[in-house]
Amino acid sequence: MATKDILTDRHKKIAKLAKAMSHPVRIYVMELLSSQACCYSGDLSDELPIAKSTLSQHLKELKNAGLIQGEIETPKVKYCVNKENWKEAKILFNELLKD
Amino acid sequence: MATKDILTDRHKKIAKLAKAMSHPVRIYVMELLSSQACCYSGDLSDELPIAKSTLSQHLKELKNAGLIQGEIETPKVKYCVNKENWKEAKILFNELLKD
DNA sequence: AATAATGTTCGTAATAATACGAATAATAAT
DNA sequence: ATTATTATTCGTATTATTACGAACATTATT
Repeated sequence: MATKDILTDRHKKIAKLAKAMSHPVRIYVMELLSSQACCYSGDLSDELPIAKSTLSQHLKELKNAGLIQGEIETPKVKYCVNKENWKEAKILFNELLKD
Repeated sequence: MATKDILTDRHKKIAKLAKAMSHPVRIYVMELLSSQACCYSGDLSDELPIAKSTLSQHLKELKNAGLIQGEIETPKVKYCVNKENWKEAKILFNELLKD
């Protein structure tokens, strides 16, 4: 057993992104938001077979991971991808998955 | 709230792969195995700051997700990437992360 | 037959993730 | 002021994850 610094911030960052994407609902959301434009929480709620409160939790996790951002358009909330971080995720995963 | 089939097997498959990669130790292992060749459990254990039993659990998870495979070379165990599934992971993530 | 080398499995504890409905907050419409 | 709309947060229960050391299994070596 060795020192802790063999696990770099980079490893941790990728793991954190992977964790944010480790649920089918969150994959669905990211796929939707990255392919198209933004969408409202309510639209997602109509489509997905989970309670609204559960959806909120999933959106919160994606927000905490920096992958999406919510904009209030009272009384709705419009969610969009965080383009900068999504781009970084691309780069990190492309490196990991290269060849 | 809608039917369940909006969440496809594809969403579930990607989520499962992401989950397998949702820990820094497992990112480290995949990075090592995908870049180079195979390696022995003991070598990883020497490098990583976790108990051997914990490492075994992580390797088991990667195995269950189909990302690696273990080959017994008594008394050691040699781990390699499962090239086919790793390739599929690449494709799925590239699609998700495209552009 | 004992001992050594290498990993996994078992038992267990602590923490995190997932899900739900009820309660709350904020604003708009009546 | 009340009611309606939309979404989040709270409280809670269930299950999963992560981690460790001890015990076990397997094969080589003495």
